[in-house]
Amino acid sequence: MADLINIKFPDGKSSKIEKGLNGHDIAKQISMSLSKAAIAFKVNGEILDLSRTIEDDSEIQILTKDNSDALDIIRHDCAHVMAEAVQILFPGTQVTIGPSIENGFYYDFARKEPFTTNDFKKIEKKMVEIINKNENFVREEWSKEKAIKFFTKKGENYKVELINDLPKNEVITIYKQGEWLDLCRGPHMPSTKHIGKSFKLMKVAGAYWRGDSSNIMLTRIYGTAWRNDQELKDYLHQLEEAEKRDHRKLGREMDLFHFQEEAPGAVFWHPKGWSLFQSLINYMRDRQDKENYVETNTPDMMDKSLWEKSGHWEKFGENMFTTEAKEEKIFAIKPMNCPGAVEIYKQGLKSYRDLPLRMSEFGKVHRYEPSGALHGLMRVRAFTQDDAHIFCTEDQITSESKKVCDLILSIYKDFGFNDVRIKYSDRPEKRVGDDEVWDKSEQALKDAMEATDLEYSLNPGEGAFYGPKLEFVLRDAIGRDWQCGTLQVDLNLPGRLGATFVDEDGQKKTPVMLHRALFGSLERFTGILIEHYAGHLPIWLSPVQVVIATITSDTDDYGYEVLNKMKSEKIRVEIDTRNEKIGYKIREHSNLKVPAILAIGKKEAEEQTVSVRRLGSQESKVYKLDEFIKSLKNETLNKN
RNA sequence: GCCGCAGUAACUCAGGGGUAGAGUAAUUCAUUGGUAAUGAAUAAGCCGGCAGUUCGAUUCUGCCCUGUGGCACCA
Repeated sequence: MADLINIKFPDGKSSKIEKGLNGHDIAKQISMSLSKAAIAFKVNGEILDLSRTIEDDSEIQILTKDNSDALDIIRHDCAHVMAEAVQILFPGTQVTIGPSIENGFYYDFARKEPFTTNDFKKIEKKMVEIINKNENFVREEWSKEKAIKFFTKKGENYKVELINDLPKNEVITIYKQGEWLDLCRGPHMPSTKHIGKSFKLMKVAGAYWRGDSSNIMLTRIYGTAWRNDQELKDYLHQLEEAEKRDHRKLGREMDLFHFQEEAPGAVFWHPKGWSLFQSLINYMRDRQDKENYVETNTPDMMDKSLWEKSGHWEKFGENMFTTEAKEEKIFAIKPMNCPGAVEIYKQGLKSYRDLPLRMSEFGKVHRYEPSGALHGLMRVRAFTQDDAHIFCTEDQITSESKKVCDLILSIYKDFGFNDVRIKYSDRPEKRVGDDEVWDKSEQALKDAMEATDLEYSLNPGEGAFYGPKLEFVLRDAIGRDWQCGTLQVDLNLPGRLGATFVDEDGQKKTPVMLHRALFGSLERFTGILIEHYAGHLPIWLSPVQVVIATITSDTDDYGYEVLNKMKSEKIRVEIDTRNEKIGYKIREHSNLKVPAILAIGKKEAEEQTVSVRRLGSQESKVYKLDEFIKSLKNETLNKN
């Protein structure tokens, strides 16, 4: 009689089975339909091919396409099939790596001629052929020597390199589908037909071998794959919706800003965009005032020597703009505001009684970003930070950090960002400052972070050389993550630039400096807001809050009366007296995302009312003019 | 910076070795109207820049610029 082992299922039931059965067998014992639907199984938390056998007591879960883990496997299988298709169609192409990723998969190929999207149809067709052949995914274990020999002979130099880097006695696993095979850790589904046809190749891109820019560039093909056609369709639809929110498109349509060739990576803010930008600054200024910040402003250009002293030149000199006047001095355009802040701090003797000193600056900085990195407002070469530097004692780091965290979350809430997470980075290998102070700063940030009750992740060793940091990542209305705020402890710069304070004991000491930005880059934050709101800015941010649309020219006078009254109440209002029908005006201003359109005709003029149509609503409501102004002002003050 | 793709009217885009096309917007005229497009007419372009091939280049080739999708980078 064969040995029996215990297996336990997720529902808590357990049973005894013969030792050495594989996933297929186990699924079959449960039901035929399950065995047909099974694509893999989870053994003690690890996902394995159904062909793997169970030798010991285990917790087991049979996976079907309905499980959340399934997509990963489908996509990984799809990557293999794509690689086979490519190698059939384009002999001589070498394969490298091809993982599943969020929403899909990719495979990196080495080929003299890069692929183009014109090749996609052919490749997709071949993939369908392979899937229809329903080849089994067969797992084999090879010795390292065998694998190296095989792939060397095949001319797959990248695979050989990968295998060479594996530990000496590592068992190499190979997955075969028909004639084609790949070095792969698995797991895979039983056969190619399980992949189905709900996949699509999306784009080609260059990608460095092993992600290192000093290596050769490979051609990457991205694809997406789903359980069924509906999921694929939904995903493609979601992409289209995201495209409609693109801040570059909306920025043009709403007449907010533009870019042009002469100033790559620098924004031309149009009146409406600048209004939005200023609203954000005013808002932040107001919030910071309440937290006892003082606002400063520092020079845009300072002698190179200051940047050498601060250490920026050595580290980032390559990415700084410089300029020369007729004298010999070289001026650097500031890439950061902090050295300027320290220089202000240094004016006059500071006492411990002056600390913490919270100095803010809406500083415009310039950084020579690599050309390929530029992207609308999201990545520019000239941007404005809502920066602040908090000079404090070591003992104040914790309380100040907590205050920053509270402020940041409260501010994000006002924009409807309720899903925020934190990334915490602690000391890197190369660093300045005593370990004792690092201990203190790291603990301070950690305490502050934990007090927020937010989800956080740790990035060990990823801190700046001068101190640990927190980064705040917010999730927008369609689930995309944006890193915005940052809080960094700086144990370096104040000392480097000679900032001191006189402590209680009469001794001169070096203060600690906290760098913090909440929006981060105003430009980028504006872009994020445009996409987050899909252009439908809340009324307190909207550049034009109200448009008055007259129905006939007879009512222009009353229209202007309304306009002036609203203007005197500081409402951002425009009037449209053009010779157009009211439907046309409604449509146009709706497309421009104006939050409130007031239609004004004879009736309104007679009764001193306005007929208000709010953006997104099909209906209009009639208000007494004064009442409407009052409610509007009220709404503008309430940010949510 | 690297790989791919793109650049034609204000915008969105079609075209293609031989005088440049559409829709929307603009301008003018008529129309004064009640909540997502009133009608007609007119005007509008160094076809991103510089070279080359050609009798002739917006079209083909090369280089550059800018944008774009990725990769790398992001104090």
